[in-house]
Amino acid sequence: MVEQRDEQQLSEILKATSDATRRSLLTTLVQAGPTRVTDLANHYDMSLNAVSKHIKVLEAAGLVSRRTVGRNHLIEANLDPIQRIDDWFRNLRSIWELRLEKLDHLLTEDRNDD
Amino acid sequence: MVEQRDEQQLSEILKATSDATRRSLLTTLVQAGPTRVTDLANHYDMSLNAVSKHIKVLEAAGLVSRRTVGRNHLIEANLDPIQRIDDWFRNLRSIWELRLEKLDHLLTEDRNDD
DNA sequence: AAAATAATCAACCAAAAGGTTGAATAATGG
DNA sequence: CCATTATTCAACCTTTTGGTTGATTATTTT
Repeated sequence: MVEQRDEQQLSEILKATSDATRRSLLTTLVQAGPTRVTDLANHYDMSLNAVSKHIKVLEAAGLVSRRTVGRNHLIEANLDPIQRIDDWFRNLRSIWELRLEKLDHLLTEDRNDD
Repeated sequence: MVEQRDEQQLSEILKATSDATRRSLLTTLVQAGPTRVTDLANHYDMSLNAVSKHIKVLEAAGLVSRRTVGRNHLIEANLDPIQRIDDWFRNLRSIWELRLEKLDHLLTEDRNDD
């Protein structure tokens, strides 16, 4: 029953990325490299605490990692988990195409190639 | 300022797919083709109304469409919007790679190839 | 016409999400 | 050592989410 766990993980990744502020944080991190929480927070019209929370959501989803250097927490993007979204989508599309193939066979009444 | 709208749309798509039940609905629809609400609901341990709501979330995100035939509503998957997720990811990755390139130039102090 | 079926609408509820403010903790700088 | 800075923790609040049940609207069947 690993599937259950995978599903849960995928939900977490999708939910984490579904918030515009968090996507924006990811973009900033990807273009700026490891950045302190305070410096990230300065870009937004919300409290440091709110940003800190968003970072924790991203962290739980594995989309960022944290390296603590003294009192500074350096946050770094990690895009690997997004691959899971792509995997899911590819799988979905392959199921779709499989059905269309079968449908095509039925419609053309193509009984010669089995 | 179309970006704002795009962002909102992307959020909606990601949020819609972030729920395991809704992803499962999409999978069913993709493999079974257009399906009635009641038939969809039979697969789940929740009320018809709950499923009906989920379908509306998917519909709002453009991930399913509805064709009403008498009292039956035929729901059909539409995977096109998922491409937006892929676009976002590709963009993110390209920003990432751009930064790594610049970083590489700086580190190798490579002043000969500009 | 009446009964049954398919689906939504509306009101409600509990839990989660996204934000706030006010400590608390930990590291740095004078 | 003391003040400042960086960050999280905790409590709280409002809105959203995911579910329920009961009523309503359409359509079909008998």
